[in-house]
This record gives sequence, C-alpha cells and structure tokens, in this order.
Amino acid sequence: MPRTKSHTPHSLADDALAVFWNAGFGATSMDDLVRATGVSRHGIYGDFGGKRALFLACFDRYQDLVVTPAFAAVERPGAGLAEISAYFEHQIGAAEALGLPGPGCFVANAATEVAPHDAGVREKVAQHNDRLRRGFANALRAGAGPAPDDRMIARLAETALVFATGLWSLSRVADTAGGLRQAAADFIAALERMLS
Amino acid sequence: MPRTKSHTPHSLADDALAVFWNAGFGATSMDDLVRATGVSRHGIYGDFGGKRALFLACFDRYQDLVVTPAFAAVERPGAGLAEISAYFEHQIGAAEALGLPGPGCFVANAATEVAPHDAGVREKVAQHNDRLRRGFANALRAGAGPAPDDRMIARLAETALVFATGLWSLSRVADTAGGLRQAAADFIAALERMLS
DNA sequence: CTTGTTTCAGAACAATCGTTCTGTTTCAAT
DNA sequence: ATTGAAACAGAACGATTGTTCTGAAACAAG
Repeated sequence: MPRTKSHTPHSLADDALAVFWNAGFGATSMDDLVRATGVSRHGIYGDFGGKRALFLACFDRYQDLVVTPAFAAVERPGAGLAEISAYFEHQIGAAEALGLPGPGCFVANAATEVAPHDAGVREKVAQHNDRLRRGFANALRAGAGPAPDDRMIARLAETALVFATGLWSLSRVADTAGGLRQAAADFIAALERMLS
Repeated sequence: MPRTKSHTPHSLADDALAVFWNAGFGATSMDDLVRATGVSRHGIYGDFGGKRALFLACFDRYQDLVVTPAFAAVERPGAGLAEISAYFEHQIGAAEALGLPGPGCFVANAATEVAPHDAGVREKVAQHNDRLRRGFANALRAGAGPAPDDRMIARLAETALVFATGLWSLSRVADTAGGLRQAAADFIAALERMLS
C-alpha cells in the first residue's frame, strides 16, 4: 500500500556526509541537504529527526566508507611502519586528487567546529581517536623488534595520532601536497629511528 | 565637545578575541560581543564595520598577545631544540591551566571553520603558518651542527609545523595533558636524532 | 549653563535558519 | 479500478542572525 521509498537511511547519510564534510556543520543548511540528497525534508526528519542527528549518523558512515578502507591495513596483525606510511600517503594522495586546499578529515573538522558545544560529537571524536591510537600502536609493536616496550609504544602511538591530526588540519589550507608528503616521510623516518 | 570613548579599537579587539577564541566565529553572535566587550553595536560597527572585519582584526591581536610572547624565543638567533620544546610546553601548560578540553589555537580553529569559505582568513592563516615555519627552521638550524643541510632543515620545519598543528587540534578534545606532553617530548627526541 | 558633537542603549529590519505542517501524488494490495 | 498508507513538494512558522536606525544621554569647549 505505501509508496516505495526513493532512498535508504544509509544512502541518505552517505550523501549528507559529502556535504557536511566539505562545508562543515554550521555552513550546511537544511536546503543544501535536501538539494544534495534529493530527499525531501519530510524524509530526512522521518529517518533521523533533525540536522544534528543526521550529522551524528555521518560519523558512522565516515568510519565505514573512509576510515576503515584506509586504515584497516594498519590495524591488521603483522602491520608495521610501511602500513602507517601507506596510510599517510593514501590520505595525502586522496586530498591531492580532490584538489587542495581539501576537505581534510571529517572527524577532525567536527572536533574543532562542533565538539566544544556538543557532548555527543565529543564522544564520537574520542572513539575515533582511540581507534587510531590502537591501530598505530599495533603497527608500531611489529616494528619494535623482539621485546617491545609497551610504554614506549603507547607514547609513539600518541605522537603518531598528533601528527596525523596535524596533517589533515594543514591539508585544509595547503596549496600543494609536497610539503605534507615530505613531512610524512620525515616523520616515518623519525619513528623508525625511535624504534631501533 | 564629544563624549569620551569607553574603549579603543585595541581593547575592543582584545575582548572580542577572547570570545571568538572560545566559541568560534559562527557560534559567536553580535549580542555575545556586545555583552563581552561592553561596547555598543554602534561602537563596534564604527570601529570595524562588521563582525567579519572584527574577526580579521583579532588575528593581529592574537599574534601580538599570544603567538609572539610564546614563540619569540624560537625565532631568536641562536635558538635551538630547547626553545622548540619550551614552546610546546608553554602552550600545553597554558591549555592545562585554562582547563581541558581547551580552546586550542585561535588560528588553527579559524583555519578549519572559516578559511574554506573566506579568502581573507585563508591569507591570515597562511601568514601565521609561514611565521611558524621560519621560526622552526631558525631553531633547527642551530641544532644541526656546523654544516646544516638547508633542504633537510626546511623539511623538518614543515614536520614540526604539522606536529604543532596537531597538538592544538587535539587539545580541543583531550581530557588530560599527559598524552600531549609525552608526545611533544617524543617528538623533540625524534627531531634530535634526525639532526645528528 | 549652553551648545554641539559623539557615544550609547535598544528598537527595528530584512534575511536566513531549523523545524513543522498541509495538501497532493504515488504505489501496492485488494 | 479502488483504496489507503506513506512519501513527496513546498508553504508557513517562530526563532535567531547581522546590520541599520532612532532618540536619549554624556561630556568638553565656549
């Protein structure tokens, strides 16, 4: 009896993610979302209940669509510095392909724009950062030789998280990828020396 | 004949900076500025002409009030890794004193929130980043020994800029300063090894 | 004190926001 | 074909935004 839906919550969040990622939360209007997703206001409010809830749903889609494909190799058992390096290169290459200055990291953008005013977003950001921390630690352990110092691994993982966050942040204002690429290479080299 | 002014453009921008720094550009309303600065709408528009112009003026005040006092030691001839380390510690300590999660870096916040939509802000951010790059390069040169490799110095300065940017970004969501402080120490140690 | 200029306090404005609501259209089951 | 539930398009709403405007208050010079 009912009319068939033209979208699923998944596809709606996917399209919304692209808009939020590029323009941020505040600069994205409900009209922008209707136009970009092709879904009526009624449909958006029916599926998610509002702009903020849709934004929160985008975090999960971003994990599945962007973070996991790029970061899974770092999280795999047996990963090493090469996988961390490939992760950096993958993201810089993607930013370069989309044109610099680019959209950066969706989570990092949300962290500075909305996390201070929104505990729910702050929680999502914390979960994302923890995932990166664990992934980096996993890859650093393999590169640490036979007797890894867990204390040092945790610290270097934190350092890698700081560096990765800085990379996405700078990619929002950089005109060229050269500097970022060289910085990433130098950072990998530094990690290598710290582990030996 | 005229009534005496209760403020100067400098003091007005100083007070506005505190508000923008904590809440960001979009989340700060004109009413917030009037309340926080004690200056009427008429006064604000008379001195600067609008919200955006006042925001741009805050960049210059931020340089004078925050960046220069913390970063001048790094820019001084003869500075070395110790000055870079002190700069990190200075900023982390300040963030800790203000309570974490903190406001981070005013420029870095503006870079992610408004730079994508505003060429003027993008220009200000680029100038700030260039200043940091030059400062880091200056301090790295002194630590590089008798025959510094300018090519490598420039790359490491870029790496330091990426790391510093990541530090401020993470300080906006971190609950404790411990991780940041350890990461900074590790990064300094890594720079030391890269230079030798 | 008077005067003239400037600041101040707040009302008023148009525009835009997120959200809600009202018909109309669509489609599957009968 | 009829029917009814659900999605659609878009108007409408209240709230809030940045900006402009108006009248009253304040201060220094004469």
